[in-house]
Amino acid sequence: MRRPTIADIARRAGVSSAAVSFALNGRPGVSEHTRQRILAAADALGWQPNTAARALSAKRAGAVGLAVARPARTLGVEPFFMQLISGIQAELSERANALLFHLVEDVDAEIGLYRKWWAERRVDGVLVVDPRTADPRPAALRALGMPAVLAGGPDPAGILPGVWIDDARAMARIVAHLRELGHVRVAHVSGPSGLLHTERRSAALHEATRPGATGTTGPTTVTTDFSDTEGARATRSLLSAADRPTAIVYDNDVMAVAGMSVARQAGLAVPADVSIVAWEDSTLCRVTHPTLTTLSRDASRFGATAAGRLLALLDGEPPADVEFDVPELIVRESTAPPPA
Amino acid sequence: MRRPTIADIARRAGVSSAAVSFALNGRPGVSEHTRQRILAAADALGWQPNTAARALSAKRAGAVGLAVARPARTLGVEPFFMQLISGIQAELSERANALLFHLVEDVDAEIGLYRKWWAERRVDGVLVVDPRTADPRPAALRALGMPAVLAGGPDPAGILPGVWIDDARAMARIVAHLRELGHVRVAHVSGPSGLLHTERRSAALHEATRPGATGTTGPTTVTTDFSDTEGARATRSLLSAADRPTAIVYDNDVMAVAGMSVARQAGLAVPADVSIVAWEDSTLCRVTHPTLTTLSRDASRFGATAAGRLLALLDGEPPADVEFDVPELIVRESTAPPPA
DNA sequence: CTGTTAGCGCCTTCAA
DNA sequence: TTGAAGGCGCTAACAG
Repeated sequence: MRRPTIADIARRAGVSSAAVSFALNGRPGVSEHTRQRILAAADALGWQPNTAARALSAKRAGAVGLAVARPARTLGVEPFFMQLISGIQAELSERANALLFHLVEDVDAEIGLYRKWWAERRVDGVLVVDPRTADPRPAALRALGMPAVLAGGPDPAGILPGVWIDDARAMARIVAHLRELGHVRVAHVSGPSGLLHTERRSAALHEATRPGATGTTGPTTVTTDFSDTEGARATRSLLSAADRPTAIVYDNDVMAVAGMSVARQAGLAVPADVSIVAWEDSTLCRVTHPTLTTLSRDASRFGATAAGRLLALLDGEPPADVEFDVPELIVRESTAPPPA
Repeated sequence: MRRPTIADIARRAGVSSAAVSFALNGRPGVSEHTRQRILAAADALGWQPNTAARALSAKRAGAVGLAVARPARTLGVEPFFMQLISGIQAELSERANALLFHLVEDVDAEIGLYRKWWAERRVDGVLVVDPRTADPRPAALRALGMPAVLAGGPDPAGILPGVWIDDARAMARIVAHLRELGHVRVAHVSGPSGLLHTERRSAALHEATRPGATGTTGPTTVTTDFSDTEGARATRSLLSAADRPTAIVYDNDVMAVAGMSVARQAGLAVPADVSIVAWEDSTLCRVTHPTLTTLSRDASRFGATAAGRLLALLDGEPPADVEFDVPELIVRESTAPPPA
């Protein structure tokens, strides 16, 4: 049997197809009585809208895109993205929108994909993640006229509306915890220097620990590519310095674990000799010994909010930024007072 | 400026829109000369097909779906899925297809989503992962008449075509390695009993190590939910038994890491007292001490093949199963001869 | 308040 | 080989 169409419903209910369309979309133009009759007919036939037809007519794909330019390896090892996606989907599903997800090589490929998606009208807009310094994406999206929301920070270019977590205050919270314990020399093993959130964290650490002001010495930031290998290398160089830090803050969990191994190999105990903090709570942080003190963000809610902002934008609402509360610091076993 | 349409190209090239359609789709009906002229015009205008219009007309969405019923937490911690997706996308992109990705609560929700996707004609078919015992999905998909490929095993119901890796022979390979080292008592910390690939592994281990036949004693399999917590619990119970195993095979990396911690806490050295093998190579397996001996699969190629089979199915090719080669065993530091 | 009508952009018959 | 015409299923203008 053929899939029922609006024309079928119209025939069954004895009205025009336009009336059916109105009734189905809950808009004025039909009396309550006929609306009920139409809905009953649609229900009896098991009608479902054909997205292609709706998209063609309404000039709206009913889908949004998410392209991610990170190596699959890095992505898979972090729970952040999956939870982000989970949150995005919860929000999208509620409004009958689908998510097109795509892994890309780099930002250029990402822009190329946006161009393609937009030209084909595959999506109505996109969620942009991992904002960078000198990020070409906002300008490219504006040039395309493609609706977008930046998830992960305010747009420095002021083009795209953003949704973000306050990294600066999160870092301040970590520093406060370490200072309470008595730490003076705090180091930071960060992600690539091109990523905005990483830059913000470094800047915040430098601000919070500037010499004199707070009783801590100026910190050292070592940048990495987020991998365990570079996390280990960075830790090795930090710990072998003359004035080695008594606490190290890592920009993700994998590097924190790798760093902890390096410390142990170097004959240092965690947290007795060196304290460790990971930025991102995950299973990984709880299976290690000692368990890791981490910063915990609600990635799911973050994703839902970003998706919600994008849908609002598509509905014609004015662009607006949303800043989240400062994430929680989960204190576990990897932080303790520094050695005397 | 308006997005160019076929009518625009036709006007520019001075031909009919039908001629343009023929030229663009590389089918007979236009002379080579006009075809070139048309292609040049399309190029000059930067024309791209509108997917909604094409989908409506061709009755084909140009998209396939992937719904995953695993907790986000479990997903995110394993690199397998991201690489799988990466492979799927590479194959789909090549043929101008998009991927709709969706996380669902359970198999029932998954079937509900298939029903919805199919009713809306959102996708042309789906990739089904994590086949289970008494899996309701193949029958549900057949009832819907929805094209699908099962990624992760042959369909026991014989309904869906499948793409899979030979778990039985992979397990045999692990057992061979352990036997060479001299292990006699091998235990298995598996995933949930409902998952087919987990069942296959357990069965293979039991087969390979049945008493007498191979010089090993009958193995013990403990099922878990894949989490680190249950992996730890299972390890604790295995190691505290009177006849404790000298080697343990884990169904993923997280549990192997958790198990290693438990062994250490129990005063056992890895691999001196107990050897450990993880099923899945990931960063996690290389940052631990000792590094983990793992089974390595090519998830990306696996995904690409599955996607390729689905597209072939959509093109009307007959369903066909594809079995992969046995995955490689990467021997690292966590396996050694058992204690004397 | 209702129903008719004409597209949305593409593909594909049919005649010419 | 080409052009005209119609339909895919839905929505949004119109008139009635």
